[in-house]
Amino acid sequence: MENAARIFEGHLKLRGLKSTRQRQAIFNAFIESSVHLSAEELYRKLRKKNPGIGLSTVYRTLKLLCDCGLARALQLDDNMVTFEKESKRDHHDHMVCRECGRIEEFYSKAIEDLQERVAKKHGFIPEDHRMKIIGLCKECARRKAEK
Amino acid sequence: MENAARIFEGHLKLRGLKSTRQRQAIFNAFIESSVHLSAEELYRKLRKKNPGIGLSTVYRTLKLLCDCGLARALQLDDNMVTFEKESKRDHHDHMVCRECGRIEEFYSKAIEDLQERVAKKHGFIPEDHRMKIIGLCKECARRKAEK
DNA sequence: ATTGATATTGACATTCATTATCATTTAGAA
DNA sequence: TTCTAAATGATAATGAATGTCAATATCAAT
Repeated sequence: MENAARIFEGHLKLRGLKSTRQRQAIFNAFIESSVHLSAEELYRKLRKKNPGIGLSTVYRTLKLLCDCGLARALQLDDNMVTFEKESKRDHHDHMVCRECGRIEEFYSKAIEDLQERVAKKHGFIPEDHRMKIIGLCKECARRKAEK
Repeated sequence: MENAARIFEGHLKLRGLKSTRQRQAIFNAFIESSVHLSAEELYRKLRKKNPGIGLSTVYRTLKLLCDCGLARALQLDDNMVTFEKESKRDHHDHMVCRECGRIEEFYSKAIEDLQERVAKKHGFIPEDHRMKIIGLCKECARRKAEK
């Protein structure tokens, strides 16, 4: 995704921000990361190669990534924000298993459209949304049924 | 709502929990409260009439109220859980204005049904959900447009 | 009403994610 | 190179939420 790099650099330039070694490292680690991770996790991952990086900077840079639409902050867990890569092309929502914490992604054009419609009915201009379905995943449901 | 009181008392009895003065006070304050409030807000409200009540007990009792379906915990704000009265009869979701924080409630049978359907498609047994639309309310949108 | 086992309470301490502070360093335009 | 504003990271601070625990209250059984 050279594209993401260009978006990030463009965002920095546009706002008069500087392109630093740390921001590049955090950007790269984030882009290469798995789907969902917390600031703390990203921080630990970074420390392996870049010992000198600070947790504050990770938080700050994640905020920047959210600002330019490359990352999205989610409340999947109750006591921690998780971040995920985001692009307008692959928007999705989440369902979370209350037993094992498993996270499943889903997309429904119909739901997206309905949200748009419902917001406008209230005079609201929708810009973003979060949808989370809490329940039991297939495995946990089976395990419960067997018992 | 004598009904709510009965649900609460029934829940306590069912689980071998005791009906205490504090729980009753918190229950009443919550039932009489406005739509959305945090544990802290409920606590402050309670202190006026019941100086001896502890914040821990407010948190604990709110959890009980959630357990028996009388309350619902929401993440409307980024750094605080808010609670609202809930009953199966008037389920709804929320839209939040990112400018003024205004909260609007909405309900869409179609969205509810779709969520059910989408969850099942993934082998998920849906039990609950949270939907939040972030955007601009009518007033803030106008204010922005004028500028 | 008394008792006694057990749940409950509240003051306080603690945890833990996130944010602020601030002296030092760095980027990048001139 | 120089200069200025932004950035950094160690550390402290914040603040919501939870754990601790001795003292207290509830309530079923007597």
